[in-house]
Amino acid sequence: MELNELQQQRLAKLERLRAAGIDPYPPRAQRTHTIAAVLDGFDDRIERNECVTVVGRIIGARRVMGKLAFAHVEDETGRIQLWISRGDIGDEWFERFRDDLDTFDIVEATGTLRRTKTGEASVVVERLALLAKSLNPPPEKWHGLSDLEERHRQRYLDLIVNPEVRDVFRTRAKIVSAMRRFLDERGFLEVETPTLQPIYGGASARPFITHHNQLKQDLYLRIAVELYLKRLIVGGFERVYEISKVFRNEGVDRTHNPEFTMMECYQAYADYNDIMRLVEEMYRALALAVAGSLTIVFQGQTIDFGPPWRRVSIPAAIAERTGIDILECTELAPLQQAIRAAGLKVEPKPSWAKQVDEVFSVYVQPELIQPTFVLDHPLALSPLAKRSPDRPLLVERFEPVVAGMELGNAFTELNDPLDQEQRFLEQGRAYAAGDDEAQQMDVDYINALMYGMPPTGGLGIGIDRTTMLFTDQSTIREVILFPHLRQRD
RNA sequence: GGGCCUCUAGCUCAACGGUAGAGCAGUUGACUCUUAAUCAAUUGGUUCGGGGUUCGAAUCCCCGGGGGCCCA
Repeated sequence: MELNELQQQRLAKLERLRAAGIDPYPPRAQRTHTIAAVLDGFDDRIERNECVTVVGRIIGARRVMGKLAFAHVEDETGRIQLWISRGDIGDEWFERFRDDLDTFDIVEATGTLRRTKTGEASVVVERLALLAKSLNPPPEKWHGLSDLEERHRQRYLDLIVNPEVRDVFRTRAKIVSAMRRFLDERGFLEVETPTLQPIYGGASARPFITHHNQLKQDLYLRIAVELYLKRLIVGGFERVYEISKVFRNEGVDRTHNPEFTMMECYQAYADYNDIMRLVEEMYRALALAVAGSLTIVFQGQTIDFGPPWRRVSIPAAIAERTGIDILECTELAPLQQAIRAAGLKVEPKPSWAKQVDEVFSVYVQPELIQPTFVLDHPLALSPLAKRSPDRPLLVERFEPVVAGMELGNAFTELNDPLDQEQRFLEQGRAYAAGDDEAQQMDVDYINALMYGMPPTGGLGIGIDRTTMLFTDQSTIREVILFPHLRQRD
């Protein structure tokens, strides 16, 4: 590996320490207190003349004078100042600190406590030890590391220097654990289903393909877990959920990453109306757990998660916004004619259903800021959802939308095996006609339905987008620790 | 997939056809209450890669790569 000048200087320091008999990477630390623990009741600890050993990374500039030096160390719980005086620590270690330790080195410091004349809590260091030498220099003191690409390529450095980034991922963990708690409390069983699937299904997306060498068989990385969870409903589990990575072979943008995390849950003897209430209650619980309030601010807009959420029917909303009644133009050609007549700026799509989706996405969805259930999707876009009893072109489906963003997808599950077979066959025709996101025939899934699946409501929720909302981040990259980036030569 | 913007020292940025610079960090020295420490001195470059135009290219043009934004 080629080292730059700054790295070489640090390496020379490491060699000097080693020559002095100091292991720059010792195997163990001897922490007695986290930094937060030391700061808690700090003045009482001074009174009691307590001696503590703290560990952490040297952050920020070291300020070394002739016989006195200051530095800050940070562990995960907080930051505290080290007061290092030549008199207390001795010449050898004072000079070692001055000459051979650097910002970003990880150290262990033992001493009593004191406040400086400005009142800052400090450890009066009597013994200093190196726990890990840092060979890379820190970014600039004030502007820090701000280049987006560099932040994501070196997320470890981003996390070191940008504390608010750590907070985003703490919040993400809170969201996941609050969601688990919510589902567990309602009797949902957490399960795990295959990531490697011989047939991909449960969503409209292109898969990643991989290969099993021994079996000489291509496999797909899951694009959803839906069909496996519903097999479990057939099997007699009445409430199941899974939180897992799914993989979709599609582009990367503000709201898409090729691998992302989804929570899917299924509830027997429930329909999509029950699931709407479940979603309302779940986001209520998340908001309270994460924000401590039912309202949050996302990108300058106040979002109120208080139930009930608004219900917006796709046909009604399109009619209201554009004047087009899609249930009057139920073929592609008349619909596109109506679009032209209305002067809408939308991309032409190959089917009536996809054209409806396009008009909705462009003209209605962006305006849905407050939590909203978008209802009544076209049947052809929903091959796993049960047909609306009174409107044969539509299904019992909804998407929760907040701040114009689809957070998930839910429906009354199609449990008629014969209808399901016809839907898969229709998907097969769409695939043959060039729709590379169409779903695959899954004979085993139909076989499962043939044993009888109770009426069931199902839901998928995007964890990443939900995290964006609660952390006020405008891109999915900021809520994924290691977002996808192209390789750099 | 298309359009626009962007890539310069470890980091944050200047220089926009005429000697590649600053701040921070680093290095050397001074300094026992600093905290953007201060003071003095100082090192550091394949200007994303390749090609072209030009007396001369970080700068203009072409091709390629990374990243961002917008559109589809």
